[in-house]
Amino acid sequence: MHDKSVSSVAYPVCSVTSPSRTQIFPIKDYDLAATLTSGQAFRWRFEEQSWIGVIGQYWVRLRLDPFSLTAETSKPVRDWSWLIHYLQLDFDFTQMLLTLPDDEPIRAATNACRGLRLLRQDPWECLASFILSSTKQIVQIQQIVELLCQRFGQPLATPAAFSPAYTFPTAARIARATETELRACKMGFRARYLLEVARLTATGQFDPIRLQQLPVDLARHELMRLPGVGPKIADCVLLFAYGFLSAFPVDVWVAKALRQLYFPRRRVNSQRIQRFVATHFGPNAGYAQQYLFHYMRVKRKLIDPRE
DNA sequence: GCCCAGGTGAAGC
DNA sequence: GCTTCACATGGG
Repeated sequence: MHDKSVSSVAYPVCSVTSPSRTQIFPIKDYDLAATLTSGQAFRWRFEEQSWIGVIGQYWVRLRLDPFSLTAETSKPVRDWSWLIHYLQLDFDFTQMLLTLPDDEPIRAATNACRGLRLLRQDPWECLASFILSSTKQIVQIQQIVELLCQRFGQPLATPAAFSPAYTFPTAARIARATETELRACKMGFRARYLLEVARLTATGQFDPIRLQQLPVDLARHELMRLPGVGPKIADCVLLFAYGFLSAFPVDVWVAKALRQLYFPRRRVNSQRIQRFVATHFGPNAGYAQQYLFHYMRVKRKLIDPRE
């Protein structure tokens, strides 16, 4: 049902054009469905043969064709670099694949979802979303984020016949909300963490922009000082927003993948697992992680087709 | 009812 | 140090 990856010419293309509501990008090995549903971003939905979402201040509709990606916005755009950046269209994907370990689990995982990419999201949105993610299923995270945007985001213009859309709320806006209002978005105990981090961000005590300039370990340390942010959520933000491709978030799925695929019939503690991921997967370990995560979920659906 | 979900923080050894 | 538990909420 979803589009699969396609092949086409290579980048770069010019990102600045005369203002237009649609733009066509040549793409190669890009599985849009896998990328937008693999638990990196939580605001995309498939409708009318296309993917609809919000990136920053833009309502966006994406359609994958055999040789290209067509993007449509609700207002004219001159400079499309924000979309190229978000989708990482200028990333050398082929070169990256060569750096992953040449072992059976990675071969199986990359074959199962060839064309799965890592996005480059807004740090605040990514941080806030993953604070809401703990012990929640992806479907539920999507629901919570949707409610949060409807209630605290800014309405965006959408083309006729499309439902209303909202920006992701700023830290300042969430900081002005009450914990009760946030809990009404069904986020439960996570409301206290989100509110506190929003306040720290709105007052400048935490500066998401500054982290981009830091080495990955310092950036991780800064993130983990925030309430509700441990090693897993910190690594998600490092990987999905800041583009630290060595970050390797280990959640229940990835832990299961590592144990099953690399240590079958052996009892290994989490420290051993940590040592393994730190040394085995190389400079683009985060990509390996995303493939393993998606692979486990796809495999689960084949065996047990729920959801 | 029971178990689990892209975890974290605090309390207990 | 490591292990155990509470924390909201909804789907299967």
